Amino acid sequence: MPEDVFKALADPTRRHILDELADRNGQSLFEIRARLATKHGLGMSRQAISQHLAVLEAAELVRTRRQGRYKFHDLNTAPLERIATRWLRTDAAEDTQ
Amino acid sequence: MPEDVFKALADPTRRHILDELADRNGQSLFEIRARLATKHGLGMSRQAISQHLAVLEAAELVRTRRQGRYKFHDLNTAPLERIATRWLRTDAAEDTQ
DNA sequence: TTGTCAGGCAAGCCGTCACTTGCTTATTGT
DNA sequence: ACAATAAGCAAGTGACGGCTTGCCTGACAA
Repeated sequence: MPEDVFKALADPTRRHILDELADRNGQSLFEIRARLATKHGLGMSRQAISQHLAVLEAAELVRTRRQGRYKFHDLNTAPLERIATRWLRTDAAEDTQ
Repeated sequence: MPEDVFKALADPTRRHILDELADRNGQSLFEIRARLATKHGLGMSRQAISQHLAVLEAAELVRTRRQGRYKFHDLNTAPLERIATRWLRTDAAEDTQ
């Protein structure tokens, strides 16, 4: 259910993960963890990032594909296109009773 | 610092408030409370909605104008236009937190 | 003035969330 | 087979967020 998109975007760490995947798609968990540490100064545990990725995957913002013992994560921007346009219908906003 | 936009959008009640303001702009606190109760079945206290409006105002998603003892709330969609396009572009405009 | 109405301030309760720690599973290399 | 690597599962903790309750301020009307 794509109402979790807002909840998924609420955390700054998850937004940084999306930034990293937007920069380079198809990263594994350890790659994301390494890049978050070096480029964003976020020294978090592996499980922390794993849980963040689970939230992003539940919100369908990240798609995963398994390959052996690796699990690669791909950014999916489809849910993002809907959320902003929800309130951007500013045509009849000046309707006072 | 309108990176609180994501946090403001995380709550479903606040999204309903934005829906109401998108439908009819310039409502007061009691008007919003009445419409949330009737149209969304949300029977919340006045302070609850007041705190939600404070969060929305801090995120600059809602602008307010005082008029006597009334305080009218107007929807401001400017912060919304940035959040989706953050990941819809190829190059990363990464900063913020 | 007094009473009522719209809104604000502050403390507290309670659930959710982010993160950790520990253990387990599955895949690959030697 | 064994060890190392990539990831998953689960319980526990600390903090933050949403909502309530109670009291207070300011604005209008009789």
